[in-house]
Amino acid sequence: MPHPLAKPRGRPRSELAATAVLEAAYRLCASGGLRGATIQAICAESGVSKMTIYKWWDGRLQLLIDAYMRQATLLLPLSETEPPAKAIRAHAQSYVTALQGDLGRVQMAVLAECMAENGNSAVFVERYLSIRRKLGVSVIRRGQADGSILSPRPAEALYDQIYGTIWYRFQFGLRALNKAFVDGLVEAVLADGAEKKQSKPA
Amino acid sequence: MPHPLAKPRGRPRSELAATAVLEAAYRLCASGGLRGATIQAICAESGVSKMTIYKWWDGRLQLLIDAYMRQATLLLPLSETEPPAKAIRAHAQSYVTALQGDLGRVQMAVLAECMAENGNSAVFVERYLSIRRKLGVSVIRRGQADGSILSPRPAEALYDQIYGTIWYRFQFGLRALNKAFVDGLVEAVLADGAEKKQSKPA
Amino acid sequence: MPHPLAKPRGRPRSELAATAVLEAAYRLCASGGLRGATIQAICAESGVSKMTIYKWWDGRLQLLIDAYMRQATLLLPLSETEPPAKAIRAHAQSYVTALQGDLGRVQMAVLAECMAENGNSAVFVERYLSIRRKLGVSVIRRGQADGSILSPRPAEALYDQIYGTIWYRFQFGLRALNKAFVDGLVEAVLADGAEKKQSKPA
Amino acid sequence: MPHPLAKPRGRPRSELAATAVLEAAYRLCASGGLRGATIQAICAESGVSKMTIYKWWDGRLQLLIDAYMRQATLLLPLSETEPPAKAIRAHAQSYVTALQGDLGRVQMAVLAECMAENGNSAVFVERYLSIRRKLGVSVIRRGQADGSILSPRPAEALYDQIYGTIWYRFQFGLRALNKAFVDGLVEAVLADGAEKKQSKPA
DNA sequence: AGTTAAGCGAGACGGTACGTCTCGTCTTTTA
DNA sequence: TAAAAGACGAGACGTACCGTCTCGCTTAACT
Repeated sequence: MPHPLAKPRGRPRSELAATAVLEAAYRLCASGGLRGATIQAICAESGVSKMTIYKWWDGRLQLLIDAYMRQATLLLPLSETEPPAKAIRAHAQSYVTALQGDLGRVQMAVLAECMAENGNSAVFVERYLSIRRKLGVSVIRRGQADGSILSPRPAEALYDQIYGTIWYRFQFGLRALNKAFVDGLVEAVLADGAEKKQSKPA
Repeated sequence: MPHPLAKPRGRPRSELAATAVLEAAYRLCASGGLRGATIQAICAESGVSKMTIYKWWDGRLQLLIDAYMRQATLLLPLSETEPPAKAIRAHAQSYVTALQGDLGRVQMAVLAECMAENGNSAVFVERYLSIRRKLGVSVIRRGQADGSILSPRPAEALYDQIYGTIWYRFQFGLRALNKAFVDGLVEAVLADGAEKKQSKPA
Repeated sequence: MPHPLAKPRGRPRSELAATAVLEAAYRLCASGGLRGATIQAICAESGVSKMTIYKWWDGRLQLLIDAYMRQATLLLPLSETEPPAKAIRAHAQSYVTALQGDLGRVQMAVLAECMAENGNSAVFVERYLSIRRKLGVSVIRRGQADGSILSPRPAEALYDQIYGTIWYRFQFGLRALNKAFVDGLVEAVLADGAEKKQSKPA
Repeated sequence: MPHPLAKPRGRPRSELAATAVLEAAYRLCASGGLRGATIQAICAESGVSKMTIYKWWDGRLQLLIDAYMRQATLLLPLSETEPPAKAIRAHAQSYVTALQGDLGRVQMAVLAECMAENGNSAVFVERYLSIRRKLGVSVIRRGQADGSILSPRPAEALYDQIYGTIWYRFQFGLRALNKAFVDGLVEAVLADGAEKKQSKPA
């Protein structure tokens, strides 16, 4: 066994190849959905061989999650300096906008693969969603602390209520997923129970 | 085109076979997920030939949706006589309970197939969800009319907020999907925006 | 059991159907070869149902043989009154002519099915060829008796030598299967071993 | 297009697999006839996957022809050094012997498939028979040149008369296909017209 | 500078499921 | 009561993708 800090022998891995694969995977998911993003199509599109892909990733699922993450973190920043409620609203709006485009098709493909493979989307949560959710929840909690978010319910519940509803409408293709709906949703959820000022300390 | 009421010629279709197929599909989804519910496995399990399956259903997706529907409508009645808020709460609770069991695994498989095949779950909505949602929405609307549901927001939004949140937690395997959470969720959503003067003790 | 002479009850069997089936089978073999002459294609072409076909014939092979016989006996009479050598020559010529057309394609299909099914063409021999061969052999034998056929070899051998060679050239698509070749073949075979002192003028 | 002499890239083809397939096909034809030699049975028998078979051969027909050739060239050498008439006689005898065994069953299957697929046996001729026939014809021609074969008829006609007759008797299961018949046949055909020394210049 | 170990492309391979096809049987209604 | 209509179980077809496995070439770090 080589020393963990020792420089690896032999030819180093090609970051170029990895990037090409992720981009190819994203592109194919966006255009042809999960059915178009077969491993061999990704090989052809990226010019990277199957062996190389299987050396870097366990399987298609892991690869697709990485391909999704690469874009999502870039496209959907969640401000930690803005006023909490405003930050959440802005993020929810830009998430919805992104869902209507490539990102939506890719996320659909990623989750489909995940559910097909594992029976749930836990792996996606582990590698991506939990991080984003923790961030969102902390923003909400900060809003509750400074009084700008009135709902006394657990921050996780509020987060899930906003993003769960959005995802539900997107996944099931329910038409009315527009700016107005998102604004109303965020306001209603964050302000919910506002008038019950003195009740429920938990 | 034959007269719609004319008796069809030839040997009639075997309802027995159809039932066997749907049951086998449901069983296989429940035990092995989507990966286990291949057409050939369903053939073997049901004793029905592939040709027969392809004559009755367009493909695996349609078959799985039917298999899911057959159980869901049976297991999850939505009362139209009870007080609206109570009916919704009871239904949400029994839906969550069912999700923890076979029905959850099957729904996951069905939706995964749907998303993989079509890029969204629209077909599932068409053949199943829209009917259930319409029912739920009408119950909520009735509650708003008789004053037992205080939130003034559109009934569709409230419905999606409840079932979207539940599905979100289930799909992503977020642990806290229990009776208390569901009760809190339903209460918060249906009462949201209300003055709630006398503060419910539950 | 009904009395054998009693008028049969119910709908009588349709000889028309049988004829339609045989003609359809022949036509399909002639145009699409064995691959085109599936049982269901014959049903569609003839307007007769599958059950009826299976009631009259054991399987596709028997049906095809009958379809072939129906035409062959009609098209290829072997004269028993003409001088033997001349009759054989005429028959061989018209056989070769027929082979170039539909009859050839049908015979090819029939024999292919026979060989595929049974590992040899024995059934075809039983139901058709043996009768024709017996006839041809008797004509040759008559020629040997009256001195017009000079070869002293067994008549069966001579028959097989003529028709075997023709069939061989046809089956294997060897080009030179023309009138001159057939004449030369018949003459050579029938006269073989003879002293042929005065050299035939024909 | 790669340079014809360039070393092929990637994993080289497994000759072992090809051999296993050909042997399995031959074995299955010999034991179960054409009906037993399905592609899937050959896969199972040889341990080679279907995809591999379809990469090497266009279809069952090509595969069966190759399987036949592999044995036939091995089992049935045609001497080019022996006296021509003797070589032909010996070859015809060993061909007949082989026909009674596995080779006969395999050839029947091969030709059945060929006739069923193409409407004639031309492909078999192209890939196998033409080579053998050319060889045989040249031997006969050599015999005519050195005077040991007396018949003045075209060598092709003589070849077809011998092998056509043999094949005819075999294909149609005519019993008397024995050593004596073959000897008589070869002698009669090769010597035919011998006494007509000065006649027929063509 | 030469050796050596890993990365990498190409592509063959066994396996599994797909969706289609035909066969021969079975079960109805129609004539 | 025979025939038509057509559903059905069985099983082969040829295709597609998966994940593994050679190959031979390339690339850099280590002698």
